[in-house]
Amino acid sequence: MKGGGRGKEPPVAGEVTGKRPKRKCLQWHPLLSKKALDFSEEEEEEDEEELEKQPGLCGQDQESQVQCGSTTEEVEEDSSEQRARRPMNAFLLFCKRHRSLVRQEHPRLDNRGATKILADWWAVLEPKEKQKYTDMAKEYKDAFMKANPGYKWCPTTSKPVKSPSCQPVGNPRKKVWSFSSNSSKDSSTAKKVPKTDSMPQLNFAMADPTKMGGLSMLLLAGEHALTNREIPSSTKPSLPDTANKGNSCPRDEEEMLSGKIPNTVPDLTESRVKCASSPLAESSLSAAPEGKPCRQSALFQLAEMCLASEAGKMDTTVSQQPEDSSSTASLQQTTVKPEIKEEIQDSDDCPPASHTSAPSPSLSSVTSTSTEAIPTQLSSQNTRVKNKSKKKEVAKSNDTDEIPCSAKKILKKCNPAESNVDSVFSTIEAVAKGAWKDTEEKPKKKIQSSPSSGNSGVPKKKSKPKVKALVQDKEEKMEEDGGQCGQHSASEVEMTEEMCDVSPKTQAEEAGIGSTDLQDSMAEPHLAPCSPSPSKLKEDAKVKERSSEGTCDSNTESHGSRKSERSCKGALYKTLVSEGMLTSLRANIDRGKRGALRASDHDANWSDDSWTVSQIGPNNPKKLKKSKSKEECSQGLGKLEEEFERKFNSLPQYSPMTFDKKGTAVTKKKKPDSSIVQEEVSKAGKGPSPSQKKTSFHKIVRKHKHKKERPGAVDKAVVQSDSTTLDSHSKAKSCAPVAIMCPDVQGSASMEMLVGSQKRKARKTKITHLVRTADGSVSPVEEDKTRDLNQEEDKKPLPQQNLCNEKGCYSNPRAEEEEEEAERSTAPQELPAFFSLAALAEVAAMENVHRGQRGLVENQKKELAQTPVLISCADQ
DNA sequence: CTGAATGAAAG
DNA sequence: CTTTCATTCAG
Repeated sequence: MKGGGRGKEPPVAGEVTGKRPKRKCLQWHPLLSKKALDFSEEEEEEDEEELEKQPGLCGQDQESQVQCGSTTEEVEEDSSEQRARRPMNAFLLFCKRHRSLVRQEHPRLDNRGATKILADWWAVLEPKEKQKYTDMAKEYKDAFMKANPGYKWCPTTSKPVKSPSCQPVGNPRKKVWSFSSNSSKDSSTAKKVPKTDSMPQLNFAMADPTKMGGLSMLLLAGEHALTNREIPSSTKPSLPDTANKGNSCPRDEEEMLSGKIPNTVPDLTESRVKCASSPLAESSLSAAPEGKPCRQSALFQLAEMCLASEAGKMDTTVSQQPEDSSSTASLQQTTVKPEIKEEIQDSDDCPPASHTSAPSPSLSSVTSTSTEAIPTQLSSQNTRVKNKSKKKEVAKSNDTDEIPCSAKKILKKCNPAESNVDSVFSTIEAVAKGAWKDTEEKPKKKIQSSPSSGNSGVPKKKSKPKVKALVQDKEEKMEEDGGQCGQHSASEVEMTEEMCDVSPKTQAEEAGIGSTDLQDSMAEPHLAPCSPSPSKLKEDAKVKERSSEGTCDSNTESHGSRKSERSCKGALYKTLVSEGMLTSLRANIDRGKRGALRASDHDANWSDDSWTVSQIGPNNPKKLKKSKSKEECSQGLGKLEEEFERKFNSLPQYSPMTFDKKGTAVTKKKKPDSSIVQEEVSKAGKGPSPSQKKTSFHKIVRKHKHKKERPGAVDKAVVQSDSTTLDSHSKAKSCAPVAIMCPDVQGSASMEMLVGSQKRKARKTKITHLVRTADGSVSPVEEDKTRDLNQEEDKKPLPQQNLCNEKGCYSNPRAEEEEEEAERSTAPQELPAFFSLAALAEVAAMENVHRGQRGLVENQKKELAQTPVLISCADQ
């Protein structure tokens, strides 16, 4: 609940849009910050809008749901411009990616402080590393611009214009990243256009891959899926209708228009049936001729395979979820969402890719399932049944999309689910061999196993968000289903897992009891292509029990070869993860929470993560909350977030250590003059060994004090402290301050930071104020501010240094040195406080210097420095 | 709603 | 040049 505190509120309030007058667009941010739960529905709607943006078709859905129908297109485009948030620049991306780390290190630090640190890091960051972020920012921006052709960063003051008509729609627009404009279109079109003919569009999406690397293609597919995913939830109602008809396409539109909810009940059953068949069916479909047309490239095939495997995975996951959910409902939920979304998206994607109109319906079905899933958590029995339904729905969605989208779906699925590196490798090998088909099934198993421990969470998420809106419907549906499927539901409870996961046929046969009419027909065909279906069910069940660690072992009766397929999937998955998928996981880990489960996965990619996780653990409860929110967000946000995350994740995340090192190095380079100290500092900072650090610390501290570089250093130092210092101290680390203190060591890095920050600060307001005060006489206000800042972050000192260096004023340092000695004698820990004061003084001095008043500044600094000392003593 | 950072864009 | 806004979220 709390997770998203602020985020939720706005949306929850009722009218999401209404709440946020400011930004209509933001989907991403809000979602992340907020919890998806409440938003889920809204978000979904938004997504739809976004998706729709290009094609006018979707308007229907929107209209039905939202009111704005007519404007949809316009709104989207126009709104997109206005509403769409401007793409993040490289620095923001960096901040987003590393802020969690900073926060972990400095729980107390508020965002501003964290931002400062991040700025320091950014400054220190090597150009080459920065380049990655800049490139991504550029890419993101390009994609964004494509999506929103006349987007203007600054609305000129006029501000928002459009979105008024449809608040919800406008706001929701996530834009997500729309990494590839095409993809966004496709998804939107798919949603919008139930028509079967959308094929060409699908091709577009595929085409984009050229831009992106092979992996990128996969990512794109996943993105599409994600984007689509949200839509489904909104369209849920539509699905049922389509299911009845058998052909989703034509009906979908009608359904969409007519009403989502009303038909839900019947739909559910159908969806279930479909779901049962879906996993296999998808795979089969993908393999089938239909899927091929779109994708020609080998990558594509891989992606398809992955999707297929994922589909299986998904099912299994779902089945597992219920069980897991009982134990760890919260976590699982979060995790679940992503998967579900993915599924949905997949369905959406399909249409575009292959021209299936069904996607939207499938999505709706998925949504319903998710809803059901939620209840499951409540009661184990119910949960199972629900899960089953979910699976079915999912499958169904897949079925509908089946051929066209299978690949995409798989990709997405893989991303979230995949956690097993091993499986990935195996998959890769299998792929190389050409056995991927068989592998598909296995991968699923693997996935399941992994999910159970770590991934399981994903499914839940979905359920939550959807649940909100859907729950009611769901209940209704459930009842109805009971009528039709009730029989099998009971049996299914046990079977569910197997059914869903496995093959459509099995599901149809067993589960189908009640409602398989159309579905059966659908499922069977699918199954046929996929030999494994029945066996899969069993395998899945086994897998679950076994768990899995691994590699799926053989599971099973059925088939070694299958494993290979799955492994293939895994490989794709892995690649995806490596690029961006990990991000979500990584983010979670960063946040701290569950890292343990997923850590394994991450570890593979991110060796550094380990430290992060460890840190997280120690961190305060806040971490948990954050992590939760993030998880939810990531999962809940779904499309946009996931896509973004993927890309975002692909960006390298640097451990604090790295920055420290860099910072030291940089400082050295930059500040040859003051150099000596810096050198020492650098040593200390870099110094891997804790003991060295301590010693270095003292030295550094002194130096820093003198120079007042501290602020920048602090950040870095903090990081180091976490990694290294913490080791020795951490246990005892009764005082957070210690960590803070440590950072001082690396003050050198601060130089850059200072420079950048200084400029801005000066310009804006603070500096000005400070200057004034300093000039005339120390103005209390300034001092206070500076103090606070320093205490928190200790950054300001750095700027001073810079100035000093540049200007060549060492006078300050001297005074500081004296003070330092005194402090040193007292205790190293005290330093932080001291620094802060010193920093303040320095800052003031800097400003003064700027203005040309040194003498006064020095005096002030001295005074300030003294004060800090006192403080430090008091602390001790 | 503000702010702390950086950067892109627009005035 | 300056202002706006993107992310994040405590205050």
